[in-house]
Amino acid sequence: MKKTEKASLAPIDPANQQTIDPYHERILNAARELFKASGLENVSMYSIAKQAGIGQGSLYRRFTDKGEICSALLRDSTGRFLTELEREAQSSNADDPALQRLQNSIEQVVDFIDQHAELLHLIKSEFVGKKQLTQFEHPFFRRVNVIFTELLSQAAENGEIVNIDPHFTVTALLSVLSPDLYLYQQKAHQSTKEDITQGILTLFIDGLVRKKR
Amino acid sequence: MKKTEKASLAPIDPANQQTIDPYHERILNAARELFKASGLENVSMYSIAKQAGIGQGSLYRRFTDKGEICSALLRDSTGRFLTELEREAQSSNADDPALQRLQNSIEQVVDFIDQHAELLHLIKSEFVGKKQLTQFEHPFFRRVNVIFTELLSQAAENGEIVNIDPHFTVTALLSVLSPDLYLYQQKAHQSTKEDITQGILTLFIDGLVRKKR
DNA sequence: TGACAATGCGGACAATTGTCCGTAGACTAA
DNA sequence: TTAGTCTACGGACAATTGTCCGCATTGTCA
Repeated sequence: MKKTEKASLAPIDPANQQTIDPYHERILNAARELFKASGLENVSMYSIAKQAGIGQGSLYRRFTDKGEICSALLRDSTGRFLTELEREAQSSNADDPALQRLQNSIEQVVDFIDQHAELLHLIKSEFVGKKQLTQFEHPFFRRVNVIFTELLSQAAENGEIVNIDPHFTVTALLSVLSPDLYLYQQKAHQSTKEDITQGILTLFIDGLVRKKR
Repeated sequence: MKKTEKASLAPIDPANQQTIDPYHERILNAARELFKASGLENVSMYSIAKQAGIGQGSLYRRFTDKGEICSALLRDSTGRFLTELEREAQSSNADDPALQRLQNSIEQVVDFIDQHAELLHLIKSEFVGKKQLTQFEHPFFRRVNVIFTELLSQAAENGEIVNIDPHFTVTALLSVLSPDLYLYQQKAHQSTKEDITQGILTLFIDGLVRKKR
């Protein structure tokens, strides 16, 4: 068998966390083409392997399901988005009240979901379906969780908000930020991005502000 | 072929909406046995058909997936619960403020989810996975939705709460009442039913009460 | 350079889902 | 009773997922 381009799994370039694996790119390119041609739902793992010109074993060794392929397709923009979100939430505007920064972060996340709702939805479906996990355990939500929890805890310490359990509240917030709900609100109530943002802020910002009766 | 007990699909007893279909019960009994023996996850539709002693076609004609079988297994208790919930929300305690009745209803729903979390979770998974629908479109959530929307709208009319979009808010509330989140809160934060109820009420009752700054 | 170990590719295969259709039995009318 | 129609049963079959293992290729060491 000719194997001039044999993929090697081990070597990792530590500089950018990128595996030097020619198959990796071939798989993602194949997936991109098929997704574009037939839509996310109508593409099977088998056909992706075929399109990439590799065996199924080689495909499954790298991606256990379509969700992971979608994650990889989104990885760059997701990574950039989260890094920027963390930066904004922490360092910059450090003089703003924590609740104000939380509101900004929520708005950013809604923006991101709005842009990638369909892919995120599939990622989530595969993730919870195959891995017996909830969406909250997905790396993306985990990172957002850390950011939100930090901001909400700060807001609580500063007495900006009523007495709550930050962990519960953040999980509830993430639940409301699920792509599921976003797509449903658009479909069922023709809600715009602004409608949805407003609804979330009412519940999780205005609703938590400490007020007197 | 001997067919003394051939199932007939059409005849429906209008009195109790119950199909007179011997296969129906045989399938549910088979499923109950297998579920008990091997756990929800490890039972295939094929094995249920085998256990019931019928062909796969006959099984799929009645239940398109395991979620529907679970729904059927829960149907009686679900039906009773929803009927009671509707009764309480509407007629009785009609003099209570709507927001108070909403709080009661939420507590009831949390109770119900607490009792049936695992089955509900599987029903939901199958429902959203196979049917391209969101959990909000499931009959159970639809009926709860109607109840909650009515109560919230009443509360809004009576000026009990701040200005909100009842449809959005109820969907968000249902999202937070998802079995997913319930199981996750238990697993990740060792939350009790009371913790979770309290968290939800803080967001959706206290947070919406009209107050002045 | 040849022997031997390690890697990982690829496709055969088992398991499962969901569809489809030939056909047995039930029903109806003459 | 018979002929014709209809229902729906059951299992063959196609499609897909995920696993496993024989074997080719690469690397190592003498």
